[in-house]
Amino acid sequence: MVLHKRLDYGFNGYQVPYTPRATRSARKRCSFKKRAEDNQMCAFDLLASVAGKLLLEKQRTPSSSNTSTDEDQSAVIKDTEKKEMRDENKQLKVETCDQGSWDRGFFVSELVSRAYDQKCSLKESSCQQDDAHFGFASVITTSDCSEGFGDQKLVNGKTKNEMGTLASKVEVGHSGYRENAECKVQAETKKFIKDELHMTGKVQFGTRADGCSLEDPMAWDGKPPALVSSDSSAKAPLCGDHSLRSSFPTNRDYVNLVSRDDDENSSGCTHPNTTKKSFRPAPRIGDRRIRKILASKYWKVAPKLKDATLPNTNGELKTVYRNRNSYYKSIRSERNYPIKKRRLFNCSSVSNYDGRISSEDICVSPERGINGDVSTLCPKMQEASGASSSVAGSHTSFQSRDSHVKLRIKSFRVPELFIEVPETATVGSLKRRVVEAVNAILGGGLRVGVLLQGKKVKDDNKTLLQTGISHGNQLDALGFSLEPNNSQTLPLCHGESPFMLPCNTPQPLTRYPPTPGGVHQSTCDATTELHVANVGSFIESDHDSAPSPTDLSNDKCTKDSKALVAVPAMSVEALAVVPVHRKSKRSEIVQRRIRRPFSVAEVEALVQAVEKLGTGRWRDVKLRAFDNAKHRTYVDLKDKWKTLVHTARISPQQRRGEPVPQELLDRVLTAHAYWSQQQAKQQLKHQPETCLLL
DNA sequence: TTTAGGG
DNA sequence: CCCTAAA
Repeated sequence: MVLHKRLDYGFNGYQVPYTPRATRSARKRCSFKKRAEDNQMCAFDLLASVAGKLLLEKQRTPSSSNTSTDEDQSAVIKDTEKKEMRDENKQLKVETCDQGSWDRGFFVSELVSRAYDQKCSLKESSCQQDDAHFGFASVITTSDCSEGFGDQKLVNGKTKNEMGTLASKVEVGHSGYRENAECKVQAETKKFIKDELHMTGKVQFGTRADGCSLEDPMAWDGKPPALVSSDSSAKAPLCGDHSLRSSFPTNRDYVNLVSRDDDENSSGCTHPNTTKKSFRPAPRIGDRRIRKILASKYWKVAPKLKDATLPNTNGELKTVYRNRNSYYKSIRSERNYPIKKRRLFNCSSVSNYDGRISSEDICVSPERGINGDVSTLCPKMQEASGASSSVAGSHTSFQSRDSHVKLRIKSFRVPELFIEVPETATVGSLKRRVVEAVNAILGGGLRVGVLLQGKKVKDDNKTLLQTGISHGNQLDALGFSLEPNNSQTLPLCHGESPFMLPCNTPQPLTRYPPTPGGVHQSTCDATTELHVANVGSFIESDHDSAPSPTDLSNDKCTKDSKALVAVPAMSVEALAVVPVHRKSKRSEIVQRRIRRPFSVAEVEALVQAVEKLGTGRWRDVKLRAFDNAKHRTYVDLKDKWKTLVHTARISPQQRRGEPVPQELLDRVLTAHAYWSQQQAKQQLKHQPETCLLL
């Protein structure tokens, strides 16, 4: 809905299946590279552990099993692997207390950084959720930091001990002080804490379950995992904050927000906030930037700002972990960048945000099994959570000893599954194809991506807690994705395109354009989400993940998708069914992006946009006509235009590739000429004073 | 971060 | 498409 406003030129531009766009930064190559490195090791472990848990869970409580999901899951895991899985599990449990161990166990580092971002973004994007709801933040939300700490103490004996000093300091700050007062005091403490955190990495962060759905924000409060004292009182304060905040950002440029944001939120998200979009102070600021801010300014500067702050305290800070509560709290009061807030928001909406990541699909719910508690984080499942208190209680007891994160992966998504199937093929054959494709993926090195709030958690070195994943925490916002190993050239594409382009031009069944690497790949614009029955796994592509080497696609996608069946509206990321050559060698090497020839439809969109906007506003062109095509950067568009102009000038015989209708080429020339002229005029206008308007 | 161009 | 200088 929002999206369209921008694009209202009559021509909507190239429409791709809508997918939340990854943040710009995310798309950047660099991010990708890094990520790749980080992730490699961990994903599998994580997956394994999770799977193991699931298995255990299942075994223990057969009843608990949900519908087919469980089955699927189990299916996924091979018997042979089970054992390992279990072991993993054990480890997890055992280690629970020790965060350090967690880190080792799960290379979740990525999770952390992402976590905040996501949350913030989410929050901003729409959700009204309070900080309280917000997972991390939740801890402090309550007016009293002390409580949070207290809880911590109780809960994490270990942490405390280890962090002894830290804890004590923190406590002091909290005790009795209320926000502002505390802030000051804490300010000092902060640094210390911070350092501590970084160094030891042991400090626990509050992981409250904030996964709560928007609908029932309050429920979560009750839920609070052991760590957090579930105190009703806390809620109220929080709410207040929210309102304040929400009002705050109101001014944002609506349109921009939307367009830009989509990364995170996306259409799916309903914005609970009555106020326009929630705050988005700087629509354009990228995640990266935000993150920086958080990291640097956030921590350090706080004290000063505090007074100035707008009413809205930022949930941002809250996001952080509990241990930091005091710290954060102070920060909060201080006033932060609105931007940050944005990230804070909570998850439930997140699911929406990504068409694909729906809480349902991905959501990981804390396992019920162990304690029999039912706290399911998934929003949908939450209803039960109503009895948060009870749940909380159980958690508490349980957690106090070991805070384990119990996850139930209901499913994985298969991103970009590219399948070529004749239209006459039977459904059964299609299924088989899918299975094959999935198996192919599974067979190859797999990586698991962790998504929090719909975003990928990049830092594998962070602890789950740091990331915001803790038992009882907003696990609902947690998702896992299967990704081809970076090192491999598995043709997995991130589907950038969310919506199917209306197939105006029926085309022959797809063909896999041979890729330079010899791998055939293609991307489907329409991403269809396929549940792989047998495998029971869902591979989810990381949307935000930068273009991975594996990301290949061609413009044919549309057609392909068509061939595929597709569940309209769904996005599939193409998983090449075609046997893929796996090249594991140099994963490190930066790969050149896959060549994705522009389809006629895209050319059309480009031409249309340029006609309207001119040749010097590629960013606008991008936004207008290719906002949904993540893989098309403004530079790409600019380059394409360049080539189009060139193509238009050469004889048809010299042209190569998919023929572009002459009509379009003519328009290209016309538009180019026109805008060149305009540009010239503009220059004249600016240079000599004498030359005024024409 | 965008734009503009060359490679 | 990539890379980069400039803005």
